[in-house]
Amino acid sequence: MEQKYIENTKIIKALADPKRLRIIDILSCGEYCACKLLEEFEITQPTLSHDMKVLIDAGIVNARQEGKWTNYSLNKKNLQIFYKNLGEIFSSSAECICHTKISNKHSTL
Amino acid sequence: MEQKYIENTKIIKALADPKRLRIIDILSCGEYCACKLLEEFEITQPTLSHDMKVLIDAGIVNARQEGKWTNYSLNKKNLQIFYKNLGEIFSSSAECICHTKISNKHSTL
DNA sequence: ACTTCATATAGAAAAAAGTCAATATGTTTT
DNA sequence: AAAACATATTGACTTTTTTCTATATGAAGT
Repeated sequence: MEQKYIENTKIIKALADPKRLRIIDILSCGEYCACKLLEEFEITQPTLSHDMKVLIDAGIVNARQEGKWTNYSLNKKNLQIFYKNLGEIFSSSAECICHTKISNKHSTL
Repeated sequence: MEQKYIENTKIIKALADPKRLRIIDILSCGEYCACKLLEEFEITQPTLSHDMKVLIDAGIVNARQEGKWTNYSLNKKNLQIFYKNLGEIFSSSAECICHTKISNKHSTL
């Protein structure tokens, strides 16, 4: 499997959860500490901490320590690259069988 | 959790697999039968069948029966709506705590 | 009608992900 | 230095996802 799909899938997996998707939506508005994010959900603190780690590991969220607080913000650069990649995957261009093979007809025809 | 996140997450989950992401990339080039798609991967036929079902259930792929063949194509309309939704989630607008709450500062300040 | 071919479904096993309670770490306040 | 606070980590449990083998369905060719 091409690296391209594996790398983008890592980000997609991080987004594949309603909580985390909403966290991204919230962070698109600015930087928030864990305590503020936690107020918005009915989950325990360790669960949020785990979710934030998933987003950070995927490279789409940054953490900034400020004393005892951790402030999270979007990694806008990586998110933008990802969004562009996804757009390219959705539109006809790169990876098409037709580019490398002769036809898209059934093998037996 | 707002419906918006749950619905988009359904599509994101469908895309959260390197195989299926590549299938979308391939289908962006046109309609292909299962047999052609299967040639591109090192998976069994039931696995592909299952993956296609996931994509169809998410509403981003259409299946068209042609005799004994099943031809798959992108549901471009739904994919486009999803892509737009994702763009809105990534950019500051709708769901921001700051819109409904007074401040984004720490609760204790 | 029987066989072949393309795809779907069922069921099982294994791997991955989500979530919590308990606890650790590190910072600030007293 | 002790207590309070914010967040991270650990370990366990549950749920979901992935992928396979075996089998079913349904169309096409002989």
